[in-house]
Amino acid sequence: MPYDHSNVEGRIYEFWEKNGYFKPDFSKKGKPFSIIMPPPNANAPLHIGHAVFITIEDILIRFFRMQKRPVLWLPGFDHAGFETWYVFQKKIEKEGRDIFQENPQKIYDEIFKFTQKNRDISREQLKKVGASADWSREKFTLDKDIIEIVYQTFEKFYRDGLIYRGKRIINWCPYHKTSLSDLEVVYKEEEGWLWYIKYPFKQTIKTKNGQKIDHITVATTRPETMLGDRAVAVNPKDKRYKDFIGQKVILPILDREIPVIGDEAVDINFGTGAVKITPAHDPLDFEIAQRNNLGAIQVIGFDGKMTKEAGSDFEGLAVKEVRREIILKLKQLGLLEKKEIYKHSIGHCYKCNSIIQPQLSDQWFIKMEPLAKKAIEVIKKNKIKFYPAYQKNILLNWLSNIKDWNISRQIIWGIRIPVWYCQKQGSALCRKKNGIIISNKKPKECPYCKSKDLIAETDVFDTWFSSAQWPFATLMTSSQGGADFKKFYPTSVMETAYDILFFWVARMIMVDIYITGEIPFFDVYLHGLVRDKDRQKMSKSKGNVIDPLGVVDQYGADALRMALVFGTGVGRDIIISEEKIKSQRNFTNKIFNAGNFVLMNLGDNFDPKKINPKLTKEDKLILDKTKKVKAELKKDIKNYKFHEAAQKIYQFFWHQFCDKTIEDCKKRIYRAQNENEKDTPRFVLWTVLYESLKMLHPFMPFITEDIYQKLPSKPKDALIIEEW
RNA sequence: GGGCGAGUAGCUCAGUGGUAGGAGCAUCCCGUUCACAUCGGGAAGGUCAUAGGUUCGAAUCCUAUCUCGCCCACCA
Repeated sequence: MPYDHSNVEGRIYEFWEKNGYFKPDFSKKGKPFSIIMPPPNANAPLHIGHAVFITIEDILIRFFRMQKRPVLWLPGFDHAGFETWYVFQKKIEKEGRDIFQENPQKIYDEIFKFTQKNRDISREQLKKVGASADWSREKFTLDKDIIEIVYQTFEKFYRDGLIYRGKRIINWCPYHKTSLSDLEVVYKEEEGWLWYIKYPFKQTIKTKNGQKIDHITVATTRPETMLGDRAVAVNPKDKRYKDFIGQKVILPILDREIPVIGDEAVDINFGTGAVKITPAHDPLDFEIAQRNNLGAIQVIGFDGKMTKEAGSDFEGLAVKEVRREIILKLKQLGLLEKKEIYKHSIGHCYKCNSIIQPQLSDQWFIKMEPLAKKAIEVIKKNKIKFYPAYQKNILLNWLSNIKDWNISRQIIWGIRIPVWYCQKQGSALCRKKNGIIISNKKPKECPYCKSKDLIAETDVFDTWFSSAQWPFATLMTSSQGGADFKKFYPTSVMETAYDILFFWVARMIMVDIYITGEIPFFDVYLHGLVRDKDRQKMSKSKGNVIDPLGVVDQYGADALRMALVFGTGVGRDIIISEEKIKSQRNFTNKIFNAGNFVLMNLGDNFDPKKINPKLTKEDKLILDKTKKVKAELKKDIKNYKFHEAAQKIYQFFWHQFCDKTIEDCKKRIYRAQNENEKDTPRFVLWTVLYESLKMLHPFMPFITEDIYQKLPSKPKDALIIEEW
């Protein structure tokens, strides 16, 4: 009879949960083992990637639970700021509504409900995969106590001078109307034009060797930004332009007088070696402008259209149109020298693919360098270990070139930045503080100048700012309060996908060290992305998505889990296919049948302790092999070599125990002349099955527990709390 | 421009100094009263990308090259 997981998995999960086996046992004396679950985004059902982390983390959790250590796996869900905003905006658009026209509070409430619904669905899905997490400690990133911690962190950073508000060039998505962090911009190589534009000198210049020069040529890919030009810059070392520095040119079309300046940042070899400076719409230009006190003119608005500053001819036009117009005018004026085909990379919003507009904007930033410095230190000292090890260098490299992090977002969904602005700024102190008051609730009056004219900051935090605090925030606020933090922080391992190494892992290390004074975790295990058998990323549009819940329904969670770790090296991408899942489903069937057969031959009252076995050479061999495999598995799991462990136990159980030992014992039992002769083979079967169930349990928890429950003389109430 | 990873059986991948290189799937042959056909027994299949080098010994270490994939970067 084939194994039917649908009769087993739900029932077994309920049994575990009902008996409180997922809760950490504080009375255990071993070294605490803890994992903070990477909180799934509460904006969609689970995908196969979630099944991966559940499987890996659950293997660790179940293994260490059996190692007699107090174990905590703390689950949670993420409000996932911008990600959820994106999902919800699309949902609303389908309903024919415009998210920017709706009442903000109403939208917030709607999204909140939406996430809570998704959270409930996702939780049930995680359980279906077998996650033995302590749901009584579940947290949400918008829980009041979590928000309170995020506020405190913000305030501490601000007080310590690590958070500042300032006008900087940020990545602006004109579709979402918000800034994005550097990590949220995807650069794509595109072919465009490099335009060479002549900027006439105010007065013709005579060089030392008597040449008369009436213009300087600049090269640009974005001619429309010339409307916001404040200067033309050349490298002071560039001999060609030596005499031009300090001269004035007339900006074509607008006929504005702008200077030629010298700045070392200009690349002599690019284009003509002379660059137009548009401080409001280019990061490098902004830097140069700051060094040279040039000021900035915003000519492209936050809606992607030209502003009033661009002049009446262009105001209100979209960027593309203006470009055309500008080129046309320059041609008419005879100031377009030439154009060249040019390949360069252009930033796009990682969600909606809109071209990112560099914009000068007032935003909140964190100074990253001091934080990165400490992180680099602990990583270099191997206080945090990485699996696979090469991720360490990737992270160190990123940390040592870090830039300040823009943590404010102009969306409604998220944790509001707890700031009020005094409009009056009626005292020297208030002006010194820029009228910034850190407070969650609206203060009665300005603490600096007693003005009552206060307005609220409407920006919310980048979701990763709160996620960065997740390890200590959850432990400090879980249902056990500070006890969990004391017992389980730093956590044992942070297990997540490698594509959020910078987004999340790096920031946790930096922020958590600063706030708690300790590293947030000892190990970082980064798993790969799930791909189909042609190595393609899974996506809905490609139609190659494997729905983990569908797989669980069809083949069982045990088969899915085993298929995800089988043959997947540490940190490598995970290739999954129906055939692979099927082969593991066959393995569950094998386990089921072997288990049944052994149980049948043992009888209900068999007790290995009452047997005095007369072991044959083969018996000794298999018992010895069992011990050996067990020791190897232990080592493999501790080293995160799940694929090795999975393959070993698969080989051992199927091709040693089933193919050899069971066959051997079967003959001995069937041929036995009396009951006593059955004792030794029964003893061997009982022992190897019992040990195998333990070894298999972290990988395939349901079927192993089900068999264990039927095992005569089982030492414990449940396999999940067995001792390895 | 900088960096990382990979190239091993038809396919997907383990193995990363030591007998004669493994697994799963697929293939071929044989086998169903006797736990399991979601099975059992057996077979076939590899110059370990290429070229040099280190070594008593290299798939494994070093150097170079090629091919694929990925990440980072302010090329105006």
